[in-house]
Amino acid sequence: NSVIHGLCRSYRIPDALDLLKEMSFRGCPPAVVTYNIIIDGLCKTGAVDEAYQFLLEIISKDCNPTVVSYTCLIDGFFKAGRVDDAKKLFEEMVKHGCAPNMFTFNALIGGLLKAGKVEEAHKVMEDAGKNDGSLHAMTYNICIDGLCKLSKVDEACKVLEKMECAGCIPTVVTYNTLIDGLCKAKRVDEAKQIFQQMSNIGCHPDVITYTSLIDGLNKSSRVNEARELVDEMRSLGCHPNVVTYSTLIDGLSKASRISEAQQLAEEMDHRGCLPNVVTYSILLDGLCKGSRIDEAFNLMQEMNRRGCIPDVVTYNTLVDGLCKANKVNEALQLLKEMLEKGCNPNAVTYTTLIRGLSKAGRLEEAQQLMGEVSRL
RNA sequence: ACUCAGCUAAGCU
Repeated sequence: NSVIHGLCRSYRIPDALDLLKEMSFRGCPPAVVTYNIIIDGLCKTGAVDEAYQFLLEIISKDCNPTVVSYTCLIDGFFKAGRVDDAKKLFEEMVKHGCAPNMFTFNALIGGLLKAGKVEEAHKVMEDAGKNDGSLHAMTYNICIDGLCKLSKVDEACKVLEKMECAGCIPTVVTYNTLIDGLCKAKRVDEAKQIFQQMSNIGCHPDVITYTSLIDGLNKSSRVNEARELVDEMRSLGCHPNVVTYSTLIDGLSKASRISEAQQLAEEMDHRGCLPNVVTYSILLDGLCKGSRIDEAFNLMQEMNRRGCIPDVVTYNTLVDGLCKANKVNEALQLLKEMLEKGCNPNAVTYTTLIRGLSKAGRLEEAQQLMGEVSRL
């Protein structure tokens, strides 16, 4: 089980499945827990239907799926956007006499909110409360995050109040979630108030708190304040990580402060915090948008030299840069390269290319590409 | 008995 678990965690599902088969051959039949590990691994890689087959396999062996089996699958269906399948499975589990637990309720609340079903999510909150007496901070956090991501920040704030009234102590995640929600709603000053509030009551802001605020300040065109915040966090012994640096680099870059962004990238490197694919993509985007395509390609080479693999966003960034520089042919060439390297283009790739072709007056090719996309 | 599942931050059109 441990090995299968490890394989699943490194997304090596095929290897995990091989090992599962080997177990039976070697006279050590998998237990329900083994199947649960596999089900979870499959769900996390988006293979919900395959995961569901294993639920059926458990049943066909006259074993009983546990609450873990069902909850992983419910979560998987929600994450795949299959709300009805998730709900159906929940009903099925109850019908089979398997009682939901807090994990199950959390999956339901998060999933329903992600699907925009606020009322239903609130009902599940109530049910969960009745079921276990009191709710975990994590359950409230999931609810707050879901509401924030639906741009219902005020409702999210009300949930925080409810949580406090119910005697549940908010955690650093609770505050971080709300701060991020407020920042994304361009309400940075209110986010800063929460930041003060949490500090005052002894809940220490962490690197995520700071990073959320930095991003909020960036996106409200307050990059200087964002920079200061990095100094502040350092002085308080909270170390910026690759996400923090990348966030600030993005802010600088989008404010056309490319050289400062580049300096910061070097600084993080010197401090032993390695730039990742996101950091590079941000820098590339800055160069492209500043019409410095050649420098962008040099950086791309450096990125490769340092063993950082470009992903679909990296390619899209360059494709866009090339299109805007009237180099649509080279952009198309990059599309080929992506396909060759096994990096799947997405909707942004095609949108960018189709727009680029159209703007260049190459309408036939644009239409042809549209045709290819709709056949995908 | 042991082994499995749940919350927050950055990039492209």
